[in-house]
Amino acid sequence: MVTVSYARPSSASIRDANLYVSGLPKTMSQKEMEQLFSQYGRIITSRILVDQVTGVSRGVGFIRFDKRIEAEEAIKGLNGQKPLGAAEPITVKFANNPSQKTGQALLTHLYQSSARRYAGPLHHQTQRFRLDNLLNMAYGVKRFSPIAIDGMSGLAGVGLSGGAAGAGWCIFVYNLSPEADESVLWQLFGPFGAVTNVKVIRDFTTNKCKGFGFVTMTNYDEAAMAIASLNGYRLGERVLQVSFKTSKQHKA
DNA sequence: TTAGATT
Repeated sequence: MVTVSYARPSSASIRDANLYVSGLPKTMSQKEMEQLFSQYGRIITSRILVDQVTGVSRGVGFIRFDKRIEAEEAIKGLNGQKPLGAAEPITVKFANNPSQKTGQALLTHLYQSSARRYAGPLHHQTQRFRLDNLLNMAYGVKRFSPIAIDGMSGLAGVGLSGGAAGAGWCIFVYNLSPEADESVLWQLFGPFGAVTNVKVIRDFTTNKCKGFGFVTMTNYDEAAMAIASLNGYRLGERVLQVSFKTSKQHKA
Protein backbone atom coordinates (compact mmCIF):
# COMPACT_ATOMS: atom_id res chain seq x y z
CA MET A 1 0.00 0.00 0.00
CA VAL A 2 1.38 3.33 -1.03
CA THR A 3 -0.04 6.67 -0.01
CA VAL A 4 0.45 9.61 -2.25
CA SER A 5 -0.45 13.14 -1.30
CA TYR A 6 0.37 16.64 -2.26
CA ALA A 7 3.17 18.25 -0.35
CA ARG A 8 2.31 21.49 1.36
CA PRO A 9 4.14 24.39 -0.22
CA SER A 10 7.12 25.54 1.78
CA SER A 11 7.05 29.24 2.31
CA ALA A 12 7.51 31.72 5.09
CA SER A 13 3.79 32.03 5.72
CA ILE A 14 3.41 28.39 6.78
CA ARG A 15 6.78 27.89 8.39
CA ASP A 16 6.93 27.55 12.16
CA ALA A 17 3.20 27.29 12.54
CA ASN A 18 3.64 24.42 14.93
CA LEU A 19 2.58 24.85 18.55
CA TYR A 20 3.52 23.05 21.72
CA VAL A 21 0.74 22.88 24.29
CA SER A 22 1.15 21.84 27.92
CA GLY A 23 -1.01 21.84 31.00
CA LEU A 24 -3.92 20.27 29.17
CA PRO A 25 -6.48 18.48 31.30
CA LYS A 26 -5.63 14.79 31.24
CA THR A 27 -9.18 14.10 30.19
CA MET A 28 -9.04 16.26 27.10
CA SER A 29 -9.10 14.31 23.86
CA GLN A 30 -7.31 15.18 20.67
CA LYS A 31 -10.63 16.12 19.13
CA GLU A 32 -11.47 18.43 22.02
CA MET A 33 -8.06 20.06 21.75
CA GLU A 34 -8.62 20.62 18.05
CA GLN A 35 -12.00 22.17 18.75
CA LEU A 36 -10.35 24.55 21.16
CA PHE A 37 -7.74 25.63 18.63
CA SER A 38 -9.80 25.50 15.46
CA GLN A 39 -11.26 28.95 16.12
CA TYR A 40 -7.86 30.40 15.24
CA GLY A 41 -7.34 28.76 11.90
CA ARG A 42 -6.98 25.62 9.89
CA ILE A 43 -5.33 22.80 11.79
CA ILE A 44 -3.05 20.61 9.71
CA THR A 45 -2.07 18.07 12.34
CA SER A 46 -2.53 17.59 16.05
CA ARG A 47 -1.34 15.19 18.68
CA ILE A 48 -1.62 14.54 22.38
CA LEU A 49 1.26 12.74 24.01
CA VAL A 50 0.34 9.80 26.19
CA ASP A 51 2.18 7.79 28.79
CA GLN A 52 3.69 4.77 27.07
CA VAL A 53 2.57 2.39 29.78
CA THR A 54 -0.76 3.62 31.04
CA GLY A 55 -1.94 5.25 27.84
CA VAL A 56 -3.15 8.25 29.82
CA SER A 57 -2.59 11.74 28.45
CA ARG A 58 0.53 13.52 29.61
CA GLY A 59 -1.29 16.82 29.27
CA VAL A 60 1.03 17.79 26.46
CA GLY A 61 0.24 18.13 22.80
CA PHE A 62 1.00 19.68 19.45
CA ILE A 63 -1.05 21.70 17.04
CA ARG A 64 0.18 22.56 13.59
CA PHE A 65 -1.70 25.36 11.89
CA ASP A 66 -1.82 26.07 8.20
CA LYS A 67 -0.34 29.51 8.65
CA ARG A 68 2.08 31.14 10.99
CA ILE A 69 -0.31 33.99 11.70
CA GLU A 70 -2.94 31.53 12.86
CA ALA A 71 -0.49 30.00 15.31
CA GLU A 72 0.42 33.43 16.61
CA GLU A 73 -3.22 34.26 17.18
CA ALA A 74 -3.77 30.97 18.96
CA ILE A 75 -0.91 31.76 21.34
CA LYS A 76 -2.36 35.18 22.03
CA GLY A 77 -5.81 33.78 22.58
CA LEU A 78 -5.08 30.61 24.49
CA ASN A 79 -1.75 30.82 26.30
CA GLY A 80 -2.39 31.11 30.02
CA GLN A 81 -6.09 30.51 29.54
CA LYS A 82 -8.15 27.83 31.22
CA PRO A 83 -10.10 25.66 28.81
CA LEU A 84 -13.70 25.54 29.92
CA GLY A 85 -14.00 23.50 33.08
CA ALA A 86 -10.25 23.06 33.42
CA ALA A 87 -8.57 23.62 36.77
CA GLU A 88 -5.28 24.89 35.41
CA PRO A 89 -4.34 27.24 32.59
CA ILE A 90 -2.62 25.83 29.55
CA THR A 91 0.68 26.93 28.08
CA VAL A 92 0.76 27.51 24.35
CA LYS A 93 4.03 28.30 22.60
CA PHE A 94 5.87 27.56 19.41
CA ALA A 95 7.29 24.06 19.38
CA ASN A 96 11.00 23.48 19.43
CA ASN A 97 12.84 22.80 16.23
CA PRO A 98 13.06 19.05 15.90
CA SER A 99 16.62 19.23 14.62
CA GLN A 100 18.43 20.35 17.75
CA LYS A 101 19.09 18.37 20.92
CA THR A 102 21.33 15.91 19.11
CA GLY A 103 24.36 17.71 20.48
CA GLN A 104 23.13 17.01 23.97
CA ALA A 105 22.69 13.33 23.29
CA LEU A 106 26.17 13.16 21.82
CA LEU A 107 27.61 14.86 24.88
CA THR A 108 25.93 12.36 27.14
CA HIS A 109 27.30 9.49 25.19
CA LEU A 110 30.81 10.84 25.39
CA TYR A 111 30.62 11.32 29.13
CA GLN A 112 29.17 7.90 29.68
CA SER A 113 31.75 6.07 27.64
CA SER A 114 34.66 7.91 29.18
CA ALA A 115 33.35 7.52 32.71
CA ARG A 116 32.86 3.79 32.36
CA ARG A 117 36.56 3.32 31.88
CA TYR A 118 37.35 4.23 35.44
CA ALA A 119 34.07 3.76 37.26
CA GLY A 120 32.06 0.87 35.98
CA PRO A 121 28.68 -0.16 37.31
CA LEU A 122 28.63 -1.71 40.75
CA HIS A 123 27.60 -5.29 40.57
CA HIS A 124 29.56 -6.76 43.42
CA GLN A 125 27.75 -7.28 46.69
CA THR A 126 30.60 -5.89 48.76
CA GLN A 127 30.52 -2.65 46.86
CA ARG A 128 26.79 -2.49 47.25
CA PHE A 129 27.02 -2.83 51.01
CA ARG A 130 29.64 -0.13 51.19
CA LEU A 131 27.45 2.02 49.04
CA ASP A 132 24.47 1.61 51.32
CA ASN A 133 26.50 2.80 54.25
CA LEU A 134 27.61 5.80 52.24
CA LEU A 135 23.99 6.53 51.45
CA ASN A 136 22.99 6.29 55.08
CA MET A 137 25.58 8.84 55.96
CA ALA A 138 24.56 11.06 53.09
CA TYR A 139 20.95 10.95 54.19
CA GLY A 140 21.85 11.36 57.84
CA VAL A 141 19.66 8.49 58.85
CA LYS A 142 20.29 5.74 61.36
CA ARG A 143 22.73 3.18 60.09
CA PHE A 144 21.76 -0.41 59.86
CA SER A 145 23.51 -3.68 59.27
CA PRO A 146 24.36 -4.05 55.61
CA ILE A 147 23.85 -7.79 55.75
CA ALA A 148 20.17 -7.41 56.48
CA ILE A 149 19.26 -5.42 53.44
CA ASP A 150 19.59 -5.23 49.75
CA GLY A 151 20.32 -2.14 47.73
CA MET A 152 16.76 -0.95 47.36
CA SER A 153 15.44 -1.38 50.88
CA GLY A 154 13.83 1.65 52.34
CA LEU A 155 13.56 3.37 48.99
CA ALA A 156 10.25 1.94 47.83
CA GLY A 157 8.23 4.58 46.08
CA VAL A 158 11.10 7.03 46.00
CA GLY A 159 12.87 8.27 42.95
CA LEU A 160 11.91 5.53 40.57
CA SER A 161 9.70 6.83 37.83
CA GLY A 162 7.04 4.41 36.78
CA GLY A 163 6.85 2.56 33.52
CA ALA A 164 9.29 0.56 31.49
CA ALA A 165 9.72 3.12 28.72
CA GLY A 166 10.35 6.12 30.94
CA ALA A 167 12.02 4.06 33.63
CA GLY A 168 14.83 5.51 35.62
CA TRP A 169 15.79 6.97 38.96
CA CYS A 170 14.90 10.61 39.32
CA ILE A 171 17.42 12.64 41.27
CA PHE A 172 16.75 16.02 42.83
CA VAL A 173 19.58 18.53 42.69
CA TYR A 174 19.26 21.63 44.83
CA ASN A 175 21.24 24.87 45.13
CA LEU A 176 22.05 25.41 41.48
CA SER A 177 22.91 28.97 40.53
CA PRO A 178 20.46 31.11 38.55
CA GLU A 179 22.77 30.75 35.56
CA ALA A 180 22.95 26.97 35.72
CA ASP A 181 22.07 25.14 32.57
CA GLU A 182 21.57 21.55 31.48
CA SER A 183 25.18 21.03 30.49
CA VAL A 184 26.40 21.28 34.07
CA LEU A 185 24.08 18.47 35.07
CA TRP A 186 25.27 16.27 32.24
CA GLN A 187 28.84 16.96 33.27
CA LEU A 188 28.26 16.27 36.94
CA PHE A 189 26.26 13.07 36.60
CA GLY A 190 27.46 11.62 33.32
CA PRO A 191 30.64 10.17 34.81
CA PHE A 192 28.62 7.97 37.16
CA GLY A 193 26.72 6.11 34.50
CA ALA A 194 23.75 6.18 32.21
CA VAL A 195 21.95 9.52 32.32
CA THR A 196 18.81 9.63 30.22
CA ASN A 197 17.53 13.09 31.04
CA VAL A 198 18.49 16.28 32.81
CA LYS A 199 16.34 19.32 33.53
CA VAL A 200 17.09 22.69 35.01
CA ILE A 201 13.91 24.24 36.36
CA ARG A 202 13.64 27.85 35.31
CA ASP A 203 11.36 30.72 36.16
CA PHE A 204 8.77 31.09 33.46
CA THR A 205 9.35 34.80 32.91
CA THR A 206 13.02 35.43 33.77
CA ASN A 207 14.30 32.14 32.36
CA LYS A 208 16.71 31.94 35.30
CA CYS A 209 17.22 28.70 37.15
CA LYS A 210 14.98 28.45 40.21
CA GLY A 211 17.78 26.79 42.14
CA PHE A 212 17.08 23.18 41.41
CA GLY A 213 16.97 20.57 38.72
CA PHE A 214 16.42 16.90 38.02
CA VAL A 215 18.53 14.13 36.63
CA THR A 216 17.24 10.75 35.53
CA MET A 217 19.62 7.82 35.68
CA THR A 218 18.89 4.35 34.41
CA ASN A 219 20.60 2.21 37.03
CA TYR A 220 20.07 2.31 40.76
CA ASP A 221 23.67 1.66 41.66
CA GLU A 222 24.98 4.41 39.46
CA ALA A 223 22.34 6.83 40.70
CA ALA A 224 23.13 5.97 44.31
CA MET A 225 26.84 6.44 43.73
CA ALA A 226 26.24 9.78 42.05
CA ILE A 227 24.13 10.91 44.99
CA ALA A 228 26.64 9.72 47.56
CA SER A 229 29.42 11.47 45.67
CA LEU A 230 27.73 14.70 44.63
CA ASN A 231 25.66 15.50 47.69
CA GLY A 232 27.66 18.20 49.44
CA TYR A 233 29.74 18.81 46.36
CA ARG A 234 30.88 22.39 46.01
CA LEU A 235 29.99 23.88 42.67
CA GLY A 236 31.40 27.39 42.49
CA GLU A 237 30.28 29.13 45.65
CA ARG A 238 27.46 26.73 46.28
CA VAL A 239 27.17 23.40 48.02
CA LEU A 240 24.85 21.05 46.22
CA GLN A 241 22.19 18.96 47.88
CA VAL A 242 21.56 15.80 45.94
CA SER A 243 19.06 13.07 46.72
CA PHE A 244 16.50 10.83 45.14
CA LYS A 245 13.47 12.87 44.28
CA THR A 246 10.60 12.63 46.72
CA SER A 247 7.07 13.74 46.11
CA LYS A 248 6.76 16.69 48.40
CA GLN A 249 3.21 17.58 49.30
CA HIS A 250 2.10 21.12 49.94
CA LYS A 251 2.65 22.14 53.52
CA ALA A 252 -0.29 21.95 55.87
C1' DT B 1 14.08 23.51 48.85
C1' DT B 2 11.05 18.38 44.68
C1' DA B 3 9.19 19.89 37.30
C1' DG B 4 7.83 19.46 33.00
C1' DA B 5 7.06 16.91 29.58
C1' DT B 6 9.02 18.64 22.34
C1' DT B 7 5.56 14.39 17.93
